[in-house]
Amino acid sequence: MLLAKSGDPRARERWALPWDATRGEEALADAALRIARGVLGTAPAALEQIAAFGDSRRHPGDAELSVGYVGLVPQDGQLRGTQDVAWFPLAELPAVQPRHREIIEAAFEAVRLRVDQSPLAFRLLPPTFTLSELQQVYELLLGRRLHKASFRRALQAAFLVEPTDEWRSEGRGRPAQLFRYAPRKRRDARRGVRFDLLGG
Amino acid sequence: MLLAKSGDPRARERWALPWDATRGEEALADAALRIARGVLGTAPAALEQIAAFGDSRRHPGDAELSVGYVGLVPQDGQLRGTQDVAWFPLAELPAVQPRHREIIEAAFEAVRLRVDQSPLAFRLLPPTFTLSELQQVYELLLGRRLHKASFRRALQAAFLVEPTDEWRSEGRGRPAQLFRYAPRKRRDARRGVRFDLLGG
DNA sequence: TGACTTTAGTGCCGATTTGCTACTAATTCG
DNA sequence: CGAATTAGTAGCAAATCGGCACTAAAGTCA
Repeated sequence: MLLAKSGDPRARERWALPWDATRGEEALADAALRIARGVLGTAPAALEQIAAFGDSRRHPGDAELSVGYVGLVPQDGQLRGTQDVAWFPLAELPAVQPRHREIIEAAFEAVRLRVDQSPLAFRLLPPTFTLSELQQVYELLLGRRLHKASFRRALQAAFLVEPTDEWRSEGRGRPAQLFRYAPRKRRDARRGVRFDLLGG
Repeated sequence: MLLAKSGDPRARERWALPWDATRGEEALADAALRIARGVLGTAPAALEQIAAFGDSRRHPGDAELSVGYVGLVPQDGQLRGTQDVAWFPLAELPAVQPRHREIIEAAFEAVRLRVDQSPLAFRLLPPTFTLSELQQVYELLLGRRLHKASFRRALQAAFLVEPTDEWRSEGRGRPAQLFRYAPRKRRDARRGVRFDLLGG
């Protein structure tokens, strides 16, 4: 999780989500991209809206209404040195404003929900990748382990990737074939109802 | 879909989504509930945020930023006669502002996505209901037919409803047993990855 | 009254999907 | 060379799914 030093020196919490107001007629997505570029130095691999947060009981910073966006980047690469921003492991998140805490939690929930609606995982990978890398990204985004054989079977049935004729040898072990994201068909995908993930 | 006569007489589109600005420190959800109550005369059975819409290329009415909410009500009952609001069948929606059109489309998508994350369907039913009624609500919200036996099997496996000892005779045909929403366990629910509904 | 219709609910079967173990394949390390 | 390591697959048992067909209980109508 990328956080920035809070701009307001009176704030008790030193760290906060990077944020800014929209400028003029700027669209929300454009503002989110501008803010992300400002802290990353480059555009994120994915950028999606989470929701609007406007509960006045929580400290809104300066804003009455906040619209949260999640960005994803492949790794914690170099940041703009000029800014006071830093990556934090999930287990060591510092205290942030209540509203920012709420946005962060909603962000992780949104990612887990959208992983299989939108090709988030593929945007985090280079144009060609091994199936093990793809599976690792899915496991990271979903927060749980997946079974190798089932993962590959489902992937093959969905016609999402196609093999290249290149192989990559990553240190020890058998070299892995490189694949590329090339969605072909569109399976029907309409199954019955999933009562089992009904929560809240 | 419930629409209201556009407040702005200069607008080309006569109909629009019911809307209002937030008042003072009012939370977004409270404002949505207030607006819904205003047009319905009563609170909707469900009310969930869709997203924030702030693309300046679309005509925003008066607002720079709109936060959309979907409300669901069991049937198109009586409305407040004092307001210029009316129900429209989906196939006969009149022209609305571009942003409102976008919100409407996102609303249906959001409902379809959240039907099996949140007990939307049960909120649309009275405390006791037949399984056929429940299935009809699901079919309405999902926009597709479901298989009776599979529906009931999945429902039973999820421990979501419990039978009452009452039966209802609805005109002709065998009387149906009444059930009540009483979620018991929480199944693991962690399946593999669903590549097949990856779109966009 | 008794056949027919209508709706509710269940049994069962074949096809598919899933989770899992165990295997084979290809490479590096020592 | 053999052990270790990673990639990829075969195959199996259990669960799930969609569909058909059946039974059950009511009303309808001659």
